[in-house]
This record gives sequence, structure tokens and C-alpha cells, in this order.
Amino acid sequence: MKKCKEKFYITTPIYYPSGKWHLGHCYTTVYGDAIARFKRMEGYDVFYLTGTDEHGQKIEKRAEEAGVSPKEFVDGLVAEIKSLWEKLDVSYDGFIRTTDVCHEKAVQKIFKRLYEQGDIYKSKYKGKYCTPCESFWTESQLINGKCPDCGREVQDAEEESYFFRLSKYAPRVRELLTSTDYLKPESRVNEMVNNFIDAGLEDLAVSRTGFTWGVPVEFDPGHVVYVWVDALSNYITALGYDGETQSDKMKKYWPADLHLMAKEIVRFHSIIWPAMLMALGLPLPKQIVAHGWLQFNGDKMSKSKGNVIDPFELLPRYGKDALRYYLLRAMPFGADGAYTGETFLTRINADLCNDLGNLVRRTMKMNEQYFGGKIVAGTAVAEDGPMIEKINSLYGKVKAEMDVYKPQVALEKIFELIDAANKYIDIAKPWTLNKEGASERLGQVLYVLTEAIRVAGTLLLPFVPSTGEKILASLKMTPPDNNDGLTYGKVEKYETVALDALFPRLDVQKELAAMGVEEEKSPDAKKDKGKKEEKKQMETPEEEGYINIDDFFRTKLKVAEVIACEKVEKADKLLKLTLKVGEETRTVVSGIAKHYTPEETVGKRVVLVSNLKPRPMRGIMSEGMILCASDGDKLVLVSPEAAINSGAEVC
RNA sequence: CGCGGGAUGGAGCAGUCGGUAGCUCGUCGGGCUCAUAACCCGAAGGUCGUAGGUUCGAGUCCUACUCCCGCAACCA
Repeated sequence: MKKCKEKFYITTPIYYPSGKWHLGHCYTTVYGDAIARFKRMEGYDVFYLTGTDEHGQKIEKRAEEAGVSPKEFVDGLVAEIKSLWEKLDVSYDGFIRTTDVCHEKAVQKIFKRLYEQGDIYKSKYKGKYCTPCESFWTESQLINGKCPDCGREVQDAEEESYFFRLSKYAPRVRELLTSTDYLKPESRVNEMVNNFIDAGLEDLAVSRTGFTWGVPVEFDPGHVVYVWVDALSNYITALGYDGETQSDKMKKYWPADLHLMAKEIVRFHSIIWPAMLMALGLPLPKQIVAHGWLQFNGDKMSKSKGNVIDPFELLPRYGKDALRYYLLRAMPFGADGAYTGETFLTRINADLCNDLGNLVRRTMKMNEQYFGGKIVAGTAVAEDGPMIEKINSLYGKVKAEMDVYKPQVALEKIFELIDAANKYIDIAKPWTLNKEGASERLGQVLYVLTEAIRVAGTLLLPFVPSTGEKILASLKMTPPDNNDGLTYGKVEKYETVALDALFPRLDVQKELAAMGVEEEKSPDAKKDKGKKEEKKQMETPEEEGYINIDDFFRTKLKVAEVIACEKVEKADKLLKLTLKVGEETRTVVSGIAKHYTPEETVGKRVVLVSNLKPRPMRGIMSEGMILCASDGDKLVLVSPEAAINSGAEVC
């Protein structure tokens, strides 16, 4: 079955190390890993690339706040993500960092070449300049027409920038999107074409002068290459492309077979990236696939909502394969998927513990008990037919789904065989055969089961590698390096051994409590959690979760009266409130427009956080925050319960 | 009318070319004893968001509407 080695080049995006690594990063990377492993099993010469995108103003700032150099800052996060990939069994072949010297050099060359051939040109864009801050702002960034940093007047100014002639390639890119299957799922095609291409593609600013943490433009000091050319080109510089000559790796692996990514960066990969490649005269990637986002407890992941799922916490508790399985199985193709602790645990229990783990365990125990683990092929009877057929057809089914990059459906197919095997045991009743002394038939039944387990276990390897290995270890086998043996009867003799349970069964309620999930559904769980918190309070009163009184009084709360209120233009959720706080007048922008009209808000007394750092919102400087109570759907303002002068301290 | 996605048993989802509405979890009842209180069988539960239309026949196609969610451009 092994043919001449065809290549397969697959990539994840390069991740931006500005904060914590989360489940979203894990999802994309594990998804890619499953495909890479599957292709390797099929005999492809796979190159799986991942990496990090390390330049830019945000990193520069974060590093400054942390008091380290940008390089030191990203080094730490890169070490973290590499350890994460190791813990998740991610089998990447290349890891590119945009701070790698050869990448930076290649980017400079690419930039220069595009400039020399006229695809990049120098121009200016108009905006506003704040002289004291030495900052350049666009019209829309201004706050009340003034500098968003210092609030001072700004002057008309022009800033130099290099531009990429994106507009020149718009027709070809449109053609690519609309008449090939370059972009999957197709629903994204309309989004791109309608929103961006047909709306008019403007040339793209590809350099910046406002910060220095980036690849310098070789021939124009003061400019650094902005994210597009720097980040996107990683897919070719990682193969050793240096801007002109083709490296061996480049010749071998380019064009990419698959760029995998989450939906928010589809725009760059479906429009800018092909245009860049066209300009460079390189072949285009065969396909980009965009997956949806993991939503957490019904919402976007957000720290303030307390629903951030940290893979570093989940991993040691449940293991890499539980996490891999969940990510690969539970997400629908292309759309968003909802993560909740409950669905996670239920999935692991139902599929991995009950169906798969238990099947392997019960079969191996019977093998051992009845035949001392020595199982040989016997004569198949009619009753075995459906099972044998299922074993033989499994690889084809899994392959068909993996060819269109749908691991979730591929896994479903594998579990259909596991399901069928559990049913087969009930029909064949080995324990009865044993009592009846039908030894030959008993041996054959166990042989069929063992074959099913071998094939399913082997096909599980790309998805849950260490579980696949454990299953094969029960059969005293090691993972094969090809897909040759995936049919019934390929192994005629076994000496099996019953190992420990593959996945211990989880107590869902206990685990949920341990996760600290907010909204348990069953009353029992609430009880459990209540107890737990009570205990915690008694034992460790000053532990996490508590602040002392001084901490509290750092927040200056005051009663304020709303003396004017209006909707913020072009903002659905914002109201601009003018507040009287004692003698003072404040402007506060608040996201309550869905719950209050301006009219009903005027005259209300509210509680203001008066020492919050002012922050621009939708062009208006908001000088504080007013307190509201919300239980999800409902939101109400918090008010003093009796009349009191505005400006009164809340204590 | 800014763009896009969605609405299917209690929950989460599938449903291709229109042709008997499926899966997983949960619930209820039964079976089995090899196995991790696991496994197997059966049942209850849906006017497929609303209102029209096309058709012999609509979850599927057309029109209008309601509600939800992303993005643009915000909710400290």
C-alpha cells in the first residue's frame, strides 16, 4: 500500500505570544497534529509547521511593562508553548519564530524584492500628529478630536509608509476564492468577497515607523516591516526560502497542502497571502481551512467572566488524550463549538471510559481468563459477518473523512466499530460459550473482538497517540509505520495481556466542583459546592478569593446623579452619561443601552467608581464606571436606597 | 436596509439531489454478569423559530417577519 513518498505540508498559524496560551491554541494545533499523523501513517512525507509571531508594538509594550527586553519576553512564552505541545503530543516537524535570524533576513529580502519590482511603493497617508507624544493617529482614533494619549491638540500630518499593491491582485484573488475550493468552509467565501474584496481592496500599509520591535526595512532605516509580510511569509521562510533562491526543502514541500487556522484570520490568509505569493511568483497553497471558536460556558472566553480554561490545569488532571479527544471530537466543522466542563467530562466518560476503555478491558480479561491470552484465528460463521465487514471498511471511512479534514466525523466512524464490538459481545455471549465448553467458537469470538480492537486502536493513533499505543501494548504490539494491516485477519495469533484501565471513570459532579464551575445544573452539585466553599472558608479565611479592607478602599465609590444622558452615535450598547458628583461634573460612557433608555436614566442616582483610570470609548473619554448588577440577561443599575446628596462616599 | 452565521425532542448536535426526522447525553422500564455501577435491548419525548408560497410531497426551495450570536466600530 505504500507508494512513492508523496509530500504533505501542513501548517498552523504562528501564534502571538502576548498573553496566556489557552484551549483555542490547543485546538488548532491538535487538529493539525491529527491530520499530520494520519498522513504519515498513510505513507506521506509530512512536514507539520507551527510557530510564533513575535514582533509588533503590543509585544514591545508588554515587555516594557514586564521590565524585560522584547526578546526575553517572548522567549519565556515560547518556552511555555513548546512545553504545552510536548505535553499534548504535538508532532510538529518545524517550529518557526519570526525572530529567527534566517526568517528576518528572508523577510528583508522579500520586502526589498517586492519594492524593486514595484509591488511595494512608498507613499504617505494622512492623519493627525501629536507633537509632544510623537505619535501618529488616524482620524478615528482621536478622542474628542484630541490626542488619545495626552488629550492635547493634534495637527494635520502625513506619515510615510510602504504600501503593497493589493488592489492590483484583487481580481485574481477574487477568482481564486470564487472558482476554486481554496477556502473552506465555503460559507467564508461570501464573507470575504462581499465584505472585503467587493467593498474595494485598498493597497495595504506594510511598514510602520511608530515602533522598532520588528524587522527593519533594509533600505530605509526608521521603518519596520509590519505584520503582513513578516508573519505570513513564515510559511515559506520556514522551508528555507530566502526571497530569491529555492531551497531544497522549499522545492520539496511548497506549495502548502493545508493552512489550518481559526476564523478570525481567514481574511489575511484568503486575500493578502495569495496576493503576496502572486507577487513573488510562487505557487499558491492548495487549501486553507478555517475552524470556529471554542466558546466557553456559552460565551466567548473572557477573564472577567471566569470561564477561561487553562490547558495547563486541565492536562495533568485528565491527561493529554482526554483533551485531544474532546477537542477533535466535539467541535463541529467550521462552526463554533461550546465548551463546558460538563460536556467535556460527559464525553470522556461516555466514549473513552465506558465504550472504548471498557471494551478493551473486558475483552482482554476474557482472553486471559479463557485462553491465557493466547488467541488464534478460527473459522468465521455468519454471526461474525457484520463485524468483519465493519472492521474491513473502517479504514476507508476514516480516510474519506480525513481527506476532507474532518477528524470529528472520522472519530465517529471509529467509535461505530467500538460500539458494534460491545454489541457483538452481548450477542455472542462468550461466558455462555465457556460454560457450554464451546471452546472453538469462544476462541473465534474473542479473535474477532481482538481484531476489532487492533484495527480501531491503530486508527486511533493519529488522534489519541498514547491511548492507541496502550491498546496495541495490550496486544503486545507497537504502532505500525504504515497502513498495511488495517483489515480482518492480518494478524493470526495474539498473546494479549490485560493492562490497567485506559481511562478511569470520572465523577462528573466532583470534577465540576473541582473545576470551580459557576453554573452547575443539578442541585446536587450545588450542594456539593456549597459544602466545599464552607469548608474552605473555615480553614483558610485569608486564602485566595479574599481581599482585606484596605484593598477594598482603594476603590473610591461615590454617589452620583445623572444630569444628562444620550446615546453614543454608532454604538448599540453605549450610553454617554453626564454625572454630577458633588461639585464636580463627569462624563462616563457605559454599556447599558440595551437595558436603559437615555430618558429613563436622567435623574437617577447611581454609584460611581470615581478613581478609575479614564479610558476612551468610541471617541469619548469615559471618566469612571457606574455599578450595575447583572445575572446574565438582566442588568440593573445599582442605586442608594434612600435620597442622599451626590458626591456622598460609599463605604 | 453594514456583512456573515444560526434557530430541529430536556441539553448538545446531524440531516447531501425536496420523498418514513436521526445521533450523543439525560429520563423511565427491562436484560446480562466478561467488564471501569461499565455493557446490551426497549420506551417516552419534536406541529424542525413564525406566517405565507411553490410542489403529488418541504426540516430541505422561494418571500416576509421574529429572536440569538459573531465581525466591523464599543460594553472598565
